[in-house]
Amino acid sequence: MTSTTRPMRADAARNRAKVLEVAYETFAAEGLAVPIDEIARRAGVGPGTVYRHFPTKEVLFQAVIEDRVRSIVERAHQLLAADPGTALFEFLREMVRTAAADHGIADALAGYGVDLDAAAPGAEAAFLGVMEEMLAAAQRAGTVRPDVGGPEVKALMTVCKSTDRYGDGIAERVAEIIVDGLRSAR
Amino acid sequence: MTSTTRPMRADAARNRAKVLEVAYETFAAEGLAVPIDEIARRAGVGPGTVYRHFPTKEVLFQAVIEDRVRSIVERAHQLLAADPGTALFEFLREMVRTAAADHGIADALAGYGVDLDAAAPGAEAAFLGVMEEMLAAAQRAGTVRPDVGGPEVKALMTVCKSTDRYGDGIAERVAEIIVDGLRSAR
Amino acid sequence: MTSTTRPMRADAARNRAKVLEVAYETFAAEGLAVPIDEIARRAGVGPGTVYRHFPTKEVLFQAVIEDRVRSIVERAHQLLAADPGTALFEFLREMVRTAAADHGIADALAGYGVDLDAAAPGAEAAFLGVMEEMLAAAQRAGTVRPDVGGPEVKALMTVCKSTDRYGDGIAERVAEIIVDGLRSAR
Amino acid sequence: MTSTTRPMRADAARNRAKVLEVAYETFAAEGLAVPIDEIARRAGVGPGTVYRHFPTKEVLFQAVIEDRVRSIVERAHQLLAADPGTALFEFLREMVRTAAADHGIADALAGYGVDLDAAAPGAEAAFLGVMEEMLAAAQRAGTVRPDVGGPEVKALMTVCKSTDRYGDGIAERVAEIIVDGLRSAR
DNA sequence: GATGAATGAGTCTTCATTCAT
DNA sequence: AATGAATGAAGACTCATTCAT
Repeated sequence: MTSTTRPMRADAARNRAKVLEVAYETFAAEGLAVPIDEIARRAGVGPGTVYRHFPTKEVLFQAVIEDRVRSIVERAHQLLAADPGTALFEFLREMVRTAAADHGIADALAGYGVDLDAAAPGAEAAFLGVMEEMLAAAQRAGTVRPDVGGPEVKALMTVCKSTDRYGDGIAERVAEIIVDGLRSAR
Repeated sequence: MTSTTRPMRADAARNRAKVLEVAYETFAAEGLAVPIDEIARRAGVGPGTVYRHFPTKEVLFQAVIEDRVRSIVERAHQLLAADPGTALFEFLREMVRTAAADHGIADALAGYGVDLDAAAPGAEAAFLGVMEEMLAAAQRAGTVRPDVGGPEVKALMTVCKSTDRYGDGIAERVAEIIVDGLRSAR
Repeated sequence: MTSTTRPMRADAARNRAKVLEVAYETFAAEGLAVPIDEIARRAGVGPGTVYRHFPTKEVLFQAVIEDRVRSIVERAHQLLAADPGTALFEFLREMVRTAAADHGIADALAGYGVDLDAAAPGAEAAFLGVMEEMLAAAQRAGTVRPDVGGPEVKALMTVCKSTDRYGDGIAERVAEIIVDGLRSAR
Repeated sequence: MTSTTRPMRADAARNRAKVLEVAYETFAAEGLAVPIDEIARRAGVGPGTVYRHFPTKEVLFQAVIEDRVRSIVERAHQLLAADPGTALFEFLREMVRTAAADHGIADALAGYGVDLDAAAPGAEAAFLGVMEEMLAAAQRAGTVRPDVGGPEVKALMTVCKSTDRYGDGIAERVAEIIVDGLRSAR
């Protein structure tokens, strides 16, 4: 899979990356209703260029999600490797801390008119995958009560995504409440 | 012009109520992107009629929120009157259970492109108001740890909006995790 | 079928008719590439109005064809009623004479990117229908040789559509050549 | 700039020929609306290469027509040399038989949005030229009635473009009807 | 010379809102 | 008051053409 298609020209790759980045920030900050033309403008390219790389607004959106989920999953693997027993807690805390930038995406994920499975099939599975790995590891380590499953944790994740709107320090405290709720009975 | 609030004609009142109801269901089920024409159609009126009662889509949306928040706040007051110590927990459980139907609204509350303060100023204040009453009551009763505040609880509320997607029983377990996290150390 | 749907409002009917007429003239004169906005402008309405009556450019085009074919078929029936033996010849002559206005349509019909069966299913069948009636009548009357069929005549029809570009009188002579070719051996 | 017509590099000439051929087939099969990018793709070159040889879509189209008309005219000259009395009839028959492949072109010749005189001035004159030579020869030989002129024959030519749609054998019979119409009274 | 990425004007279509009936 | 037709400003997307590589 390394090279069935020749590597993209340098300028094209730069543009593609720039568009993806701008789209991420823009969707995150202003929601999915932002016109493609606006994203193009902010990326410093013509609308046609956006369409060359992402033939549909939907596709652009999927690419943004995939990109984002990929990096989240990567981080989860690092945490897991570092300390299986606390990875899940730490992950939850980090999600809370970095949630701000992901808002538009999270809402979109939760929202209507966007089918995540359709938008990024691999992405959701991968995300659920690590999450369950982290959960299982924590339960083996005895740090998380045994009666919770992946779906519960996933649902709790979404809380993290909403905390930054409430002022400094709230996010951390919310994370601790959830972590406490998950903790094995003392 | 003689009276600012001449009582609305009976059929007009009925239309207003019908539109509000349909708008609630529709926004909840399909999000804010649904055209006004579609809401009019489902309500069995012409688009002009929608605009007579709600001069703007934005205004219609605010009305939907206010209506919804009002009934949530009412319910909270009932729970508070019945048992101050458990009202918050019970309220959280109910929110989780009924979240499914409120998705559109919940997203909107959490969402971008909609400024809730602007959309329904009184509504948000009233909501935060009861929530803090419930929290204070619970803390007085010793059922909730003293180091959480209204904002944390509000943030936790938003989790409700995502739980219905994960299958039967998940919602309840999520509610219990949160409740456990909030509970005073035993 | 007279009134499952209530009769269209007078102004709406007028607009619909005006758009159809303008679309006919415009497609005929300038081809299918003309923007809808242009047709709207010439009809003195907004583009939205065109789309209210014809939800797609394709649909507008179909409507134009159907309308045109309907009147052609009507005329054929009149000729047939008046004199079965000469109806076909007369019809051919009239087609030649009025061809100018139909050019764009004829080309479109003959052209690519337009599937007549799809565009106006009933229309083509109706047209072929009368044409074969006229042909059969003429053959019964002995004015047309017996070894030609509907398809040949239909093909010949298209010649008629192309004659107006060659100057005065040409059209008539072309019609006569075809009529002579069709005539029973003398 | 030293020479206005330096001989084209071999690969360039090959590209030019390939593009012209593909453009001919594509326009013929799918009409003028096909994007240049598509033609480039089918010809196995980049769009830039198409533009190097044909600075405009219009120019490419003209080149296609000219190329096509040139070969038609050549064929007519052969027929004329072989038998002046029957050349026109034979030519008509061949046009009918080969019309299928020429549709896009025929439409274009007949069509709107394309001014053939402008598109390929020499081409049309040359075509009319041989046609009138064939006609005159036939009339001198007494095989064609004397009251027809070039324009009538040209108009009749256009029938060719429509015959292939009607099934096997129709084209031949249509050609015979026209030939009979043109024939001197026996 | 060839390539294919970028451009951006132009097209179809939707939908919030206004207004004649 | 209600209706639903009309409006027109956007927005998604296409494609002829130019230009950097």
